[in-house]
Amino acid sequence: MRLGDSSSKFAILGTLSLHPASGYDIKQFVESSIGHFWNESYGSIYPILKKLAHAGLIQPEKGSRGGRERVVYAITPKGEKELREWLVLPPRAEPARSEILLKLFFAQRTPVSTSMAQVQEKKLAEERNLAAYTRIREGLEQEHARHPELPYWLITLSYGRHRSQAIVEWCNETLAALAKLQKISKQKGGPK
Amino acid sequence: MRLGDSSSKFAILGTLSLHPASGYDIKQFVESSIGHFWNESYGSIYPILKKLAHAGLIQPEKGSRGGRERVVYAITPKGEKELREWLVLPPRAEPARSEILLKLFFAQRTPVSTSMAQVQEKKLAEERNLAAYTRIREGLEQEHARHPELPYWLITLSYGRHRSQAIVEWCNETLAALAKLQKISKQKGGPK
DNA sequence: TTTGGCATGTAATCCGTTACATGATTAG
DNA sequence: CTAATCATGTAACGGATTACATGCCAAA
Repeated sequence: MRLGDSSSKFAILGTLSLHPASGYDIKQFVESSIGHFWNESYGSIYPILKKLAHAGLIQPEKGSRGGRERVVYAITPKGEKELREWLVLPPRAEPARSEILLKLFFAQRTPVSTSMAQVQEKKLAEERNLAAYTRIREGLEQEHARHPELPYWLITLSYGRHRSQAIVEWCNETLAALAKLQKISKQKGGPK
Repeated sequence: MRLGDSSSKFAILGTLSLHPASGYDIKQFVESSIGHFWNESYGSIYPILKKLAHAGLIQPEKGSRGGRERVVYAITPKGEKELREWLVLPPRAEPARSEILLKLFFAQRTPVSTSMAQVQEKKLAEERNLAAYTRIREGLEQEHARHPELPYWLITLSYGRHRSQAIVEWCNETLAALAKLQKISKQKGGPK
């Protein structure tokens, strides 16, 4: 049973470093707190939990809530150590793969209106993100005002805000550019 | 020999829709033109080329340049059709996975200076990107001033510019926030 | 009683990178 | 001569998603 250095492992370890949790809890937590820059599926969580326990980095707790099947894990000192060692390593850059940009790059062979629809959809998605970030930030600042980790949480949120804001601006610029293209192609192909 | 709907397939098909090319050429092209938002390795390119040829979406050409081993592929009408069909489909959002944000989120258990170094490195990387985008844009506008695809190329470049610019700003903001944290922790833990 | 959320897990599969293997050609 | 670049390909491996399978409990 090998366990590599995948960052999934550390996302799970990091979550358990905040509070003991079951696989299900971890999934919930990831979605609600770091969901805008990270994701985990049950398909990785449960196998990794087993391996982490096997390696002594986490430990299953006894307290079974209610009688419902439920395994809660807590991080061990050894796990904390490995987590800290990983945290200080230089982060690897994520490989860039943007499907919308790939499509736009080759979009000259498709109707301009299709590209505009794609960009418009992207814009809406990013605006939804922006609204969510604002809500989350307000919630955090009220409920965890003095929490020692708050500054770090706000930092990752702010990343999302900057990024989404920039993409919305790009969408607007791009929609204008595409509209221009559309006008030109209509002049040529349209009614004489 | 199955061939799924992975976007790699269409990145390759798209490249061949611009001009016939060998696997080696494709790799070069991807790096130099869409490298800031896409990447392909030889390990996928060559097997996919075989499968695309097998499916009749591309065709190997005869002209062997120089005598050096070299297989140049050209897209077929059938390939063009499949490409166009894919281009107009709604692009899927890329799953978010940012290792640097993951590390920052849990960074409270590490020295502030480490986080600052990580953010500083990120800032430099994005500034290098910005410089590259400017160079590429100037090159494109000079050498391909009237090329019909130019507007689309500029659109993808502009995305990179907006995004990198926003991240640099976030880096500055974050470095300031971290410096503040550092001052506070020094007051508490430092010399009385 | 039935729906939805809680809860865990496995198997199939896909997709892609890395490392390896090989060799020709060309520029210095 | 020799280093770099051109050029193609495979095998091993790893990492992650998806779909599937299962079943309890609480609330409507």
